[in-house]
Amino acid sequence: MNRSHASTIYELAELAGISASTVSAILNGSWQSRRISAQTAQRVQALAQEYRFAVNRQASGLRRQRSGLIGMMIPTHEDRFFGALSQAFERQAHQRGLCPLVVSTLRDEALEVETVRSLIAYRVEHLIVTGATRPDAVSAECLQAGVRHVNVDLPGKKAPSVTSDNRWGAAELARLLLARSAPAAGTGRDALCFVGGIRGEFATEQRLAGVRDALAGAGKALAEEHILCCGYAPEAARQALAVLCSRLGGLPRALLFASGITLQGALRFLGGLPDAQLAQCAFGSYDWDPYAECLRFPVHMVRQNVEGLMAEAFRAIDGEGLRAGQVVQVRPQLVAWGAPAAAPIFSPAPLPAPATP
Amino acid sequence: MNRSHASTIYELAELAGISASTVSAILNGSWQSRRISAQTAQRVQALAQEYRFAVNRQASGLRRQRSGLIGMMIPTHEDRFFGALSQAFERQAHQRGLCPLVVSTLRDEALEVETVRSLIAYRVEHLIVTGATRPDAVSAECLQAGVRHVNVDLPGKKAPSVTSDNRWGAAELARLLLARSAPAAGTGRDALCFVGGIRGEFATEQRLAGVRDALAGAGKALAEEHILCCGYAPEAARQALAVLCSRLGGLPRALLFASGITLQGALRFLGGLPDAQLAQCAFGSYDWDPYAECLRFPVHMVRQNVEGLMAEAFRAIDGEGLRAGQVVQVRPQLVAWGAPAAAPIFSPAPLPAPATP
DNA sequence: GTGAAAGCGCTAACAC
DNA sequence: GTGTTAGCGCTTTCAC
Repeated sequence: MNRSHASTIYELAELAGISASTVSAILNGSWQSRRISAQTAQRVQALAQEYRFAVNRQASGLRRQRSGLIGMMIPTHEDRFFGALSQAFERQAHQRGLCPLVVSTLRDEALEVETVRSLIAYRVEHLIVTGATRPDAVSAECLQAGVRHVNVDLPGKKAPSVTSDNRWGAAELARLLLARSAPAAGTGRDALCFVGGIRGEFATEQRLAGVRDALAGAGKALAEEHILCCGYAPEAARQALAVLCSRLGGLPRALLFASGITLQGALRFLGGLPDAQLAQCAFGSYDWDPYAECLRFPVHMVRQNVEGLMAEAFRAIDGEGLRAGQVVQVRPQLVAWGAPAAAPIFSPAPLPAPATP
Repeated sequence: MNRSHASTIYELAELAGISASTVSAILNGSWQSRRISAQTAQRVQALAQEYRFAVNRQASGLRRQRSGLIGMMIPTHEDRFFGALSQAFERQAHQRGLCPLVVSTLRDEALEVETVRSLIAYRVEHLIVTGATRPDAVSAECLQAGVRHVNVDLPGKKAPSVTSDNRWGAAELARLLLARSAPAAGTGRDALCFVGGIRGEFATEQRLAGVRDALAGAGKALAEEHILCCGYAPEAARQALAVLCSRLGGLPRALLFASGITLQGALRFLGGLPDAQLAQCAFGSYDWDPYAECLRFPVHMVRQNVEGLMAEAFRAIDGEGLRAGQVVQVRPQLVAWGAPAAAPIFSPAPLPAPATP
C-alpha cells in the first residue's frame, strides 16, 4: 500500500493502523453512534483528505440498498423551461444529500422507457418525470421496480402529478390579449388563434380550456379553425402560422403560442413582417423567455413557477398526501409586456466629465 | 420466489431453472462467447422482459470495475450554450453505451470540487468539465482518482482542452460590427466597447485579442476604458452598460457582448431606449440565441459549434493524441443579422377561399 | 472503543 | 453448454 493512492477503506485502514470497519464508520458519519474516539476519527478524516479518498458509492449503495441517486427525465436540455426546472431539481436534490441525474428523452416514447429502465438499473431512489409523452408507460416500469416517482408538467394516471395551472394561466393571458388588441370586425382576422401544442395532450387541452373561458367572458367562442396544434417543433409552428396568415389574409387579432419553442418558431415567420402588420396583432406565449421581452413587438407571457413545481414534486415524493392520479396545480405568473422591466430609460445628457481612467 | 418481482439474477435463474451465471451471461450479452444455446438465451430474455428485470448496475459495476457512467459538469442549465452542449453530450454518451450524468456547478469553485468528488465516488469512467472556474483543481481530483477527463470551453493546464476559436470568432464579429456601423468621430461615442466576461479568464482574453485584431486591421486600438468585464451575471451587464452610456453620453458606435447571458442582461437596459438611439449602435454577441434574431434592433452573433466541441472532447477522452495542457480550437460560425433567416415575407393578399374546415 | 466476518448482487475463471 | 465459486468494496451485527 505504499502508492499514494489509497483506493479502498482497507488500504486506508492499514495506513491508519486500524480496521476497515472503523474507517467505514468514520467516513460515513456513523462513528458518533459507534462511540469511536474523536481522536481516531480526526486522524482518519485527515488521512482521507490527504489522499483525496472517495468512498466507492457503488459498493456502499449495493450494501446499504440505497444508491443516493435521484433521477429526473426531461424532454430536452435546449429549452428554458426545462433548463430552469433542472436547475431547481438539482438544488433540491442536493439539499437532501442526493446526487441528481438529469436525462433527456427527446419526447420519444421508446427512449422514455429505455431511459427509465436504465435509471432503475442504477437504482435511483426516486424519479421525477417531466413532460413525458407517455407518463403511464414510465410509471409502469417504476411501479414494478418499486421506485417512487412523480409526473411534472404532464400528468399521468399511475402516479401523483404536479402541473402548472394551465387553465388559469391561459385564461389570464387570453384576457390580456383581448384587452390589448383591437377588434377587426368584418374581416376574417377578428379572432384569437392558438398555435402549438398537441391536441389531446393534457397541457394543451387545459390551455385551450383557459382560452375558451376568457373568450366566453367576452361573449366569444373559439372556432376549430383557429386552433393550430402543430406539436412542439419550431419549424412546424412557423409553417402553421404562415398557412394561417395566408388563409386569413393577414395576422389575426391575437395569437397565443402554446410554448416558448412555438414562439421561437413563429418568430421565423413574424421576423419577416413589417411593423405595421405586427401592430395589428397581440402576441402571447405560455412560457417565459428574457429575450422575448425585447422583441420588435410586444409579447405577453406566462412564466411558470419552476421552484414551486419542484417543491410540490418533492413533497409528493416524500409521500405527503398525494395519491396516484391526483394532480396538484401550481399557479404561474402573468408577465405583461412592458410592465415589469422598469429599466430606467437612459436620457442622453451632455457629455459628463469623463471618469478618471 | 413466487412474487411477481424477480429482483436478482438468482431469482430469475430459479424461475428459468438454470444457474445465475448463465442468466448473467445472457443478460449482459456475453452469452455468445460462452456458447450458451440460443434457445436458453431466448427463454431467459423473454422472462426478463416479462418481469421487467433490470440488472443491478451497482453490483455489476462493482464487480467489473466499470460503472458505465460518464459525467459532465456545466456552470448552469439555464443557458442556451450549455443546454445545447448537454444535449450533444448525451447523444454521444448514449452512442457509446454510457449513461450520461450532467451536473451544474454554478461557477462556484467549492461546488466544482465537491461535485467532481461526488462523481468520482460514483466511479464515472470519464468526465467532461465545461466552463469551470478552476479547471486545474478539478483535474487534480481526477488525476488522483485516475479518471480521464477533458476541459471544454475553458481550458486547463492539467488536462487536454477543447475550446471555441474565440479569437477568430470575436475578430470576425468585431469586423462585422465595424462594417455595419457609422463612425461617430469627434464625439466620445466613436468606439467599439466590449461588455461582460472576466478579465484574465481564457475565453474573455481570447475574445479581447480577437477584437484587438479587428480594430488593428482598421487602424484603431481598444482602450481600457472601453472594456467592461463585469462577469457573467445579467444584472451586472445591465448596470455596466448604463454606467458606460452615461459616461459616453450615449451608446457607443458598437457593442460586443461576451456571452448570451451578458446580452440578456444588456437588453434590460437597451429595451428602455428609443429606436433612434439604438440605431446609432451595432450590436454583437458571442453566443447565439434564436430569439435574438428577432429583436427590435439588429444583433449579430457568433454561434459556437456545439457538436464539434463535443466530438473533439470525446476524441480526447478516447486518448486520440491530445496531451494535458494542449488546446484544440473549434471554429464557431458567424451569424450576421438578417442574413440566414430567409423567412418569406408574408404579403397581405386578398382573402383566399377559406380552406375547408 | 474497536475488530472479525458475513453478505449486498453481480461477473468471470475454472470445472465438468 | 452450463454450474460452482470467489471475490468487487462496503456496511453492520456481534463479539470482545
